[in-house]
Amino acid sequence: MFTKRLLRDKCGARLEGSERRRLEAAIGNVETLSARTSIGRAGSQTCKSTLLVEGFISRYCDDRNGVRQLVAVHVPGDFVDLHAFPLKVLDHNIETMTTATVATVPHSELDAIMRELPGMARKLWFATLVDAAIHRAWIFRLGRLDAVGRVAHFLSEANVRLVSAGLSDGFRFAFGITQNDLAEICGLTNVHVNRVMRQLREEKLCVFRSSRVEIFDPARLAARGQFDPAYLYIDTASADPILQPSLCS
Amino acid sequence: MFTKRLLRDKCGARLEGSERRRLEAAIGNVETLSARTSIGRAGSQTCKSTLLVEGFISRYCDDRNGVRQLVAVHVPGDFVDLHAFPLKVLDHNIETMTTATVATVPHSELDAIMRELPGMARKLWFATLVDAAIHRAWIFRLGRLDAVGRVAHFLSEANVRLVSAGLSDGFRFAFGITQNDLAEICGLTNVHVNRVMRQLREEKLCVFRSSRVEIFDPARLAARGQFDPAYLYIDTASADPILQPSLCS
DNA sequence: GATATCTACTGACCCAGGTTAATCCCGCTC
DNA sequence: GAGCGGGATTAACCTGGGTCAGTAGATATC
Repeated sequence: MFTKRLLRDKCGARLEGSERRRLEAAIGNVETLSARTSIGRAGSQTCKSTLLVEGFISRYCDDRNGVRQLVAVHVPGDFVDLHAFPLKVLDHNIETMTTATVATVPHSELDAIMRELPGMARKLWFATLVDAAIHRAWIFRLGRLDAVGRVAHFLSEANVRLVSAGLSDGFRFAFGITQNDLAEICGLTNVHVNRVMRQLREEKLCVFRSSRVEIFDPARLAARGQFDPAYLYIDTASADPILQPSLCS
Repeated sequence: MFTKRLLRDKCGARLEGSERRRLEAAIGNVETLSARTSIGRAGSQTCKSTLLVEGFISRYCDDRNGVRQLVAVHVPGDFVDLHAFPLKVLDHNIETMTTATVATVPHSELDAIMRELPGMARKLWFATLVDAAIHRAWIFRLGRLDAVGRVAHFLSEANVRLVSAGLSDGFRFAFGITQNDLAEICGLTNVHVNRVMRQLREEKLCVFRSSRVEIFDPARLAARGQFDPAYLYIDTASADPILQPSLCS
């Protein structure tokens, strides 16, 4: 069941059994890639999309000097480049951040699915729009938060998304990324991310050691990053109870 | 013809005559709103989407202190909140920036259109994904460019989008926004935007006076902002010839 | 067990952009 | 034509985060 996490707990867009089975049948192949493997390049055409089963994948743009800005981080259950199905051409690069297991779905199969199952078009569209909502949150984070706020916001987001994926208990999760990755996510330097992590540690908000994040006080961390999970469109009414206590305040 | 600019020049997603007529028929009402009129609030449900006919509209998030970060600026021809059709709930606010003429399309009509015209689902989906691609460019801009670069990048983007809408000749366009708006777009303060505008003026790159932008050297301005229009998915092969000279370099 | 590599971590210094507080300018209203 | 209000503009000052130049620790390789 490679699609078991896809659209899980998403407001009004959960997959029906038949839809899930059809999508499973559409999977071309499944493979495990090592960390830092390129999956797609800006400007390239694509004829298939990638479903992330295990591990983490980034999407990023390079500036003129090769300095990287991540525009998205994907967690298991995400349909990483579903947007390439309508767009056809990529406007950014895609790369595994860790060892990752991915399932690929040919666009021809997606065409067929959209013809066969009328409800799927809306649900797949929905999935890409949640990514867009996350983009907006990232714009807010970069435009209006200071360094500590940015890191706090991102770690809060990662925590909620991983709870929904069943990969965080709400306080700790495995996250095989480096401080340098965090810098490329938050528009900072790795040196300053290190200062920020020390501060978060000293304020007893969270620690990030040997690829594991531990959040001591999710509500305070969320407040520090002005994080409100509404943009993730997770249906808290039926989602994992760990998401119930408001992280928004 | 309220939809005449919708998806104009977009790579492989242009509307056919019949599709355009059907969409025109779906328009519920058309009205002209004054500047700074709210169109939608974060958290609210919507049952219709707004097509921008004339003027400019912003989408924004407020931080805890009420400081605003714009996440999108819409130009005539944009389907401003089409994403609200699948998402149903807004994760941000929408407001006119200038006097604006808008046409609203009920979601029930969009449902009908998707049933009647099978090709439309893909094209509407495409339109929302171009917005997402623009979000990604904004993330890059905020994360990796300095103040002058951010403003140069945004003005280059605005220029190309307005050329495609037939509202810029490639060098000058009416843009009824303030330096404060520019600050809220670029994650800066209005004071610093003013310093940036002076610098752009002194470097003979562009001026912004009484609601008009004049770009003296689009290529140099684009280079200063590391702007590459690929993410706008404008089909340069058939678009307005003004877009032909590469702005990307 | 020596070496290389990667990531975490730190201090010293500096500058881009924020903050504060004015002034200026222009179009509006009465 | 005086007064007003919103935007543009500027100067003086300060600080958050970048830059540079390291050290330290943990793994992997031979």
